[in-house]
Amino acid sequence: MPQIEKNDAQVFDPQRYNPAEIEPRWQALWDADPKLYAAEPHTSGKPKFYCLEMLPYPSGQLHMGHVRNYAIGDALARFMRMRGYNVLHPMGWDAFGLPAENAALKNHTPPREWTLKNIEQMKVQMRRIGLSYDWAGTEIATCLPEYYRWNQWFFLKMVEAGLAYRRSSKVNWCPKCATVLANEQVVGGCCWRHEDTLVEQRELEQWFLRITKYADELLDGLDKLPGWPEKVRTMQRNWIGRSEGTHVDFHVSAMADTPAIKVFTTRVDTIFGATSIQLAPEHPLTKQLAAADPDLAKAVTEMIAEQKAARETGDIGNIEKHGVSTGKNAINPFNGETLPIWVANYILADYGTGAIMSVPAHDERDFEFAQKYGLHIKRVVAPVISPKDAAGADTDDLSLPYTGEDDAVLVDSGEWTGEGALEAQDKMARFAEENGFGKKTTTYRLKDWGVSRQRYWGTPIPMVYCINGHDGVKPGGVVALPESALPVLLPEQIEITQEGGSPLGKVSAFVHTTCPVCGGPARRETDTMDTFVDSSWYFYRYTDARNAHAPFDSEKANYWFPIDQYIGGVEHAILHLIYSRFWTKVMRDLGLIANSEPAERLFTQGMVIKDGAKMSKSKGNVVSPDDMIARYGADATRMYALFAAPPDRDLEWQEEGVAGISRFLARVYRLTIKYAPVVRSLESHTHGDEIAPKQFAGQTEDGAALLRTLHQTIAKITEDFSGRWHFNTCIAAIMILVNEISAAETAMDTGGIAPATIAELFRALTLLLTPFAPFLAAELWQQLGETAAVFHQPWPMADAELARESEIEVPVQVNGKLITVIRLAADSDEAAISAASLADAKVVARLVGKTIVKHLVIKGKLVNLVVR
RNA sequence: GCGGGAGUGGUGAAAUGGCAGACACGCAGGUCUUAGAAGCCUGUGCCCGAAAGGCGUAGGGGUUCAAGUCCCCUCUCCCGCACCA
Repeated sequence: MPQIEKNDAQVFDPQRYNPAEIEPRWQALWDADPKLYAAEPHTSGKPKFYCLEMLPYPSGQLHMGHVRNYAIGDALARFMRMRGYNVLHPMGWDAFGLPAENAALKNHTPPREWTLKNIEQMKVQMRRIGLSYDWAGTEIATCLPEYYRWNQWFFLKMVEAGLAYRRSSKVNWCPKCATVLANEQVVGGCCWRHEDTLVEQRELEQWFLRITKYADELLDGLDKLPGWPEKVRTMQRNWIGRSEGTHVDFHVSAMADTPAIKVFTTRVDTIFGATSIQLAPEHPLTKQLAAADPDLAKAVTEMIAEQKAARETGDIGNIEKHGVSTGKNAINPFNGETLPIWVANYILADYGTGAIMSVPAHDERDFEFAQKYGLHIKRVVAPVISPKDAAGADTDDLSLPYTGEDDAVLVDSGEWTGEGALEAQDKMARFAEENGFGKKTTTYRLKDWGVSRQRYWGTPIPMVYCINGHDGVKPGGVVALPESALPVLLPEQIEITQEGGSPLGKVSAFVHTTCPVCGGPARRETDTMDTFVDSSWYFYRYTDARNAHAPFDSEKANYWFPIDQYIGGVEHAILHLIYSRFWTKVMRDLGLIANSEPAERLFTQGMVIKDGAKMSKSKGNVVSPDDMIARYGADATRMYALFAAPPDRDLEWQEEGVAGISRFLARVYRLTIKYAPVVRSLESHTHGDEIAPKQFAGQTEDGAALLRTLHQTIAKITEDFSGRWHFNTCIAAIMILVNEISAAETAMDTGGIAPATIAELFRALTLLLTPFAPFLAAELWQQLGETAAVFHQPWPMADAELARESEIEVPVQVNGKLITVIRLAADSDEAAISAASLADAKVVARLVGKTIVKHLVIKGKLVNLVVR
């Protein structure tokens, strides 16, 4: 017991760093000043910097991934402010979504109440971390009508522009979410939210956004985004999946009423090698033929069942290829050959046309299939082998399947024989087009974005169905609401049940309305919008978050956009990040903004790992930010998140490391408090650029050395912020500086360091810490006798003169092997370095009996003597 | 299979082609203390040794005066895509 009291006494030792006391004290001051981190108006004329982190879903609990993401963004925002930029650093809440409904089911809490409570909780956590957001000016919650009414407004604009439409189609259905998912939200055949829940296919009437209209621009624009990680750009390229090829029609023999089979191929030049037609099991012709052929019907049913089963076990793609002949034939329009029609399990119904021409000689899959069934394999393309390298030609090129097209020529292809493969692709496509049985085509993997969700907690879609119909609208036809009818409010009193169907459909007061055109009875659309709609444009709202008349003011958006730096997780590479690029292009075409891309630079930070695995509840390796803050303080927690690894790499969370940072901050605190009286006693309270005494006059050796390290540190950190972002080495550099100051304590105590130098050291050190440890920096800045907020101080300037070394160390190698390191005056020329290296005793010993072949003096690096 | 990233001490990690392992964690010894904790000091890649030395960046080859870094081949791990015609 007595020991505990003794420990308590230490906690309240004023000499001792105590974040639990310092941090809440400053936080209370900051919270009381809503303008503290507000950006200046767009008319300020200052250079702007829009620093954005991805907005969180308000789960109610901040996790370490958030802390890391926001620590990176906050360090940058604070640095840019100190560099004199007008910084917009906003935050908000991605507040619609299924978890609120699940919580309602479980706890009988209304989704709105649950969500708003979570927001409050998380905001408390975020404020506790000291993140410099302009809450008062920018905070948004997407579940509030002030926000989602603009989702509805955009939806109406898109309907008007033909970019939103309703159609029936096969859609992805997650049985756990009990709603439809967009293609982007299906991961490996499963739901992105429920990774072990298989997505089913259902035929439903749904609203779609015509993102495919922008497919080319979305793809080509990636080349103009050098500030985005190559990985993200590649993922988007693959997702869009543009493929240029040709449609060719194959007529079915002896079935005059059946439409021709349309085939998509990127290799029309190989068409003389086609030896069969392969249909997907779901192809319309397959269905037609199966209807009259029980054996075929059975085979097709089995194929579909097999695919479903394979998707469940996860090895779709490894299924063995197999197929069944339909007994029907098609005609190759290029040469009149008769080709058997098959149905095969490796033909995808939803890519291209769901039918292919099979060219076994020049396609690996077709080859495998043809071998299995003994189908004819006919070579029609051969590599060009110049006589010169004929001897060395790779025999692989002569074997089949041969899929090359560069330096390849057509053989056995009628009038095209001898053409280069690439030229033939062009000419043969044109030939097909001229003769009316084909057309050059581009296909995309990207499909239109299905945005209807059969859920309650989302934005109501502002459309109604006119029950009786009127001029131009048939009974039950869809009618857009006028803008004046917005917002369509989400009803609040609603019972959430687990029954299927859109929950809004059960709220009769919501459903029953009148048609805005004819005034007759109408039924509201009861689906809500995908929550990715909310996050597709939220960052524009931040620039004018309180605007009640428009989503935002164009002038303000045009000042702030594009986002200078966007920071978030890579998991949104083909969800949020492709939707928001699409939305930006739509808004541009609506005349709302001038930019075509939302963000100039994108940074994707690494994951937070614990014991070698991603932190997750299911693995039980979650470290709570609240615990860390309670034990070590917010400064130590966020600083560790930046110190433990460079921001783009995965970060292993080790609590000992946080303790280490905490000890480091305690050392900084103790030293600064100790010398604060010296600093305060000086007349000139300096502000940023006045800091450096610009000369060494009267400076001691020790003092000069400290200033040298200081200015090298300033230079390093300043440079890193604008380039590499290796905050781990920035913090290491600050540690080196502090270690040196600490080692000079005796000198400082005995007058060996000028008071002005001491003042410069501690002021600059405090400023350097500000982006990483804002609470401690604020405290120390005050202790140093300053009254202005440390965040508004100019960032210290590195003085190259002060940073320059007076002496240099030159490693000397003999035959590339390090022998010794010699010290020389910094201004030594090559001759002096050379002479000194040869004079060194260790080097001389190595040279005995040898001849110097080469004497390399690399200025500023080393000396290497090559001897024999 | 294809695309991207990575592989360096006991651990997290540093190194514009130029002294490998900065900085930190951990560990060991010391100091202070009645004792412990905290703090402070010293040491800490591996091997042998008293020392001098030798070996070291997944493995193998190459370019270079000089390679963790550039080139070629192989292996392992992580992430993404995956029958896309």
